[in-house]
Amino acid sequence: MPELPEVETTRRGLQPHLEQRRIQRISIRQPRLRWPVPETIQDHRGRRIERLERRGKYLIFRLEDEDYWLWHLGMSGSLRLLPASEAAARHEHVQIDLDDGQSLRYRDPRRFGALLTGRGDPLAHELLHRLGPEPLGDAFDADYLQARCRRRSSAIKQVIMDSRVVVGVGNIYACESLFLAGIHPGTRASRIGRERIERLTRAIRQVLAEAIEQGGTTLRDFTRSDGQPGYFAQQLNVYGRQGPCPRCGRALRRIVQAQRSTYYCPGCQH
DNA sequence: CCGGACGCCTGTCGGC
DNA sequence: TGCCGACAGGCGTCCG
Repeated sequence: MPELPEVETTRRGLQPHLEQRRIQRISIRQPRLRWPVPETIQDHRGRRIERLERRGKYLIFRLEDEDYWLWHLGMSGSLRLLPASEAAARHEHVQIDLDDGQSLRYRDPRRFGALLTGRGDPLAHELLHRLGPEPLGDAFDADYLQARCRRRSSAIKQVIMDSRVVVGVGNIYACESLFLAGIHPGTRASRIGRERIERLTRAIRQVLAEAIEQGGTTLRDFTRSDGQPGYFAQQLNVYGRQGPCPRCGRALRRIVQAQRSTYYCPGCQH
């Protein structure tokens, strides 16, 4: 489900409700997520949540006293705030009760998500330390992307979805960015010239920024932390669509790349 | 190093 | 109605 805009939307929704709250109770109903939830997470009962941050698609909970949590939503995960007294819904694997009567609920039908603990610098965690730059940060520009594309023979779509190159671009936003940039998703990365790389860099930033403004994309069950859907789905040009291209009217196409669906317009993307 | 395939899970949908 | 395959917003791991 969640790509960078959905994770950032979640972070922004939760932040004012979580920061400075104290963890009163940690209930792990299903510890078997992508990796088992560490049992030692119970040691964090009573601790204060100091900061809620994001790196790529990971949420970072910085706790009082140098411990942290990494929370990844996988394909179908979502985090919501509900009164602690409310009964757990189906697939609600984790519940964190706070000191104000509210509780954080993690629901994840497919269980591809993860909740991990660590101590010290979260950016040094093995899952984070090789990640590429944030697409909305200064380090992600045309010079950088061009350098990373130079020796890559694979399709440009795979390259922009590679978290070592740039974080947060999943299947939806890769398709949408390539449409905006007018680049065919199967183009070998090394064969894309400077001007097109510049267009692609701008397109990725634009698509992600607009999606965040719209509260992310809700296709099926993604909800923001307050239960509302995200509205970017209305602005998708190609992802999940069939029929005429909204720009040129030619029939949109669906192909498979790396076992994932790719949507594009054969008229607008070369 | 790169690239591609696999598997982890559950739910939904379309076709027969 | 039931069954079966395809597909779904991710990504670490394995193998060549």
